[in-house]
Amino acid sequence: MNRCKQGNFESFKKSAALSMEEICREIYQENRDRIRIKKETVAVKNLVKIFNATLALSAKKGFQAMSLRDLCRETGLSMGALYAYFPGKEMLLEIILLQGRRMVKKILDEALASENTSWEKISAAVRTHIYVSEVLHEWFFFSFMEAKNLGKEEQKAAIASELFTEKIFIDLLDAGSAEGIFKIENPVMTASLIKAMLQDWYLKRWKYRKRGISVEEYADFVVNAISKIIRVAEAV
Amino acid sequence: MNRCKQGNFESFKKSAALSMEEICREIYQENRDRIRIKKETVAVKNLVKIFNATLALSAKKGFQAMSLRDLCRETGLSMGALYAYFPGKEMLLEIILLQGRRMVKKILDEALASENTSWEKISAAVRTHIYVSEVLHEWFFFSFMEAKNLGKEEQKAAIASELFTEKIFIDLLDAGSAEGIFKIENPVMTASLIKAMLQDWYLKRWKYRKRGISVEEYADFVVNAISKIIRVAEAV
DNA sequence: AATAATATAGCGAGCGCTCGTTTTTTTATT
DNA sequence: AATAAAAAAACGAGCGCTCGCTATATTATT
Repeated sequence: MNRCKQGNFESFKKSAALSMEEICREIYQENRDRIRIKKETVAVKNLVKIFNATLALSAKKGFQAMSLRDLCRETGLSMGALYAYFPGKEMLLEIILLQGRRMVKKILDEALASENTSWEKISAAVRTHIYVSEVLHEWFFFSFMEAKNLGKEEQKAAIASELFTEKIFIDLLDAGSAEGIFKIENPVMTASLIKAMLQDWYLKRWKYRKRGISVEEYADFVVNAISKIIRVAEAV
Repeated sequence: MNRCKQGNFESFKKSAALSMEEICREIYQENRDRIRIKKETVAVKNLVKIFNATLALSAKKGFQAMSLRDLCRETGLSMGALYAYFPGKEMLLEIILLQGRRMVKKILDEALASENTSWEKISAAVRTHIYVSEVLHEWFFFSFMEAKNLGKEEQKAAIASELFTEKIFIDLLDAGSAEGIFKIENPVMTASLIKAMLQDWYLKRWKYRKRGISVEEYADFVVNAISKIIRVAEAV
């Protein structure tokens, strides 16, 4: 196991550019025409408030059940002010989902690029996915729960995103299998199983929290379980 | 693997008393004082309609977003008629969740009672859970998705139910470990992992459907994966 | 057997309220 | 004074829910 090389959670958190402010600045610059606020400092400050409040409220009661008046209360902004930042409730949802998907994809791609063997890549992908879902746990939970309430196009994008991540694992399992490093009966099913384990970390967060299991312990356990299932011949 | 002994999906479906009518009759008899319909045949017939429609509509848009007018349209009943069967939207939710939890518990208990060794019991619990979640997939999906929107008491009941199922696996893993049949590092984490795999069947149903994976194939795969993780010494 | 009387089930307009959204007015900044 | 930003007020639609009423089925009376 090359745990040290791939880094722990703390070093991951610092290296990944995941601050809400940076994300919001990006969103603001891409939607300057639509957003009615001219000054970037003001706009970004309030966008951060809006997105954080949306994620927090949605985690409690769901996006649909969250009213824009709830959002006013939580952000300290008025109805009119909110509508200067986004054109409607549904669009707010879409903006949040799109931006999250982009970030996750970018981080996963980067993590894989710096690894060599198939097993190192699988291990890195698992760790990175669990770590990023820890940092952005509100978004991950939100994204999963709201998926079924989206419009047709948005739903397609969500499914594509799910399958994209899975495809990464399928390809790596196939590659390692061809190299004779793994012994796998069914790469597609194995990849599904891996995804299920990754998801449990943000779907059952309350459980792991209560038991005092850290994100690193969980990642270790999952990587170890996968190594048993695919009978990886470890070269350390 | 004792697949034959534990029976396939079809035989499970017939043996388990899972028809919506039976469930509704039970609910009716328990709530005779509250339900304003006197004749059992009429009441049960409409309760079936109401529960099926609720599960179907909730699967599409979520229980919160489902309006009682949607439910009127789907059941063919009027608003007034609906309120003769349940005292309010929230109570409808609670009745459905409670009844489902009871049924799952009963079926799991029965399935375990007829097995002997720890490994047979684990295998039976896994298969039974996957099979019952296939028959009642709408309920399982519903139950998972609505869990966070419940009142305090109902949320406690949902958590207790989740932990109850997990405890079954923890105990079986501990027992098999003590007998020297399994080699497990962490029974609690292993049980969590098993639960995650069980859940994937009803949370990602669309995926497995599209790939033509049957419920029996999935159960086989999961049982096999578990056997690898806990290094079970199979005695067949 | 026919009719009257009653019990049961179902209907749907309308209540008070909150929703997402728009328009108007006020406040802050330059 | 001019303009940007936010607050305040208002709108129509749709919500869960209630209630006066009708339609149907059952029982009692002749």
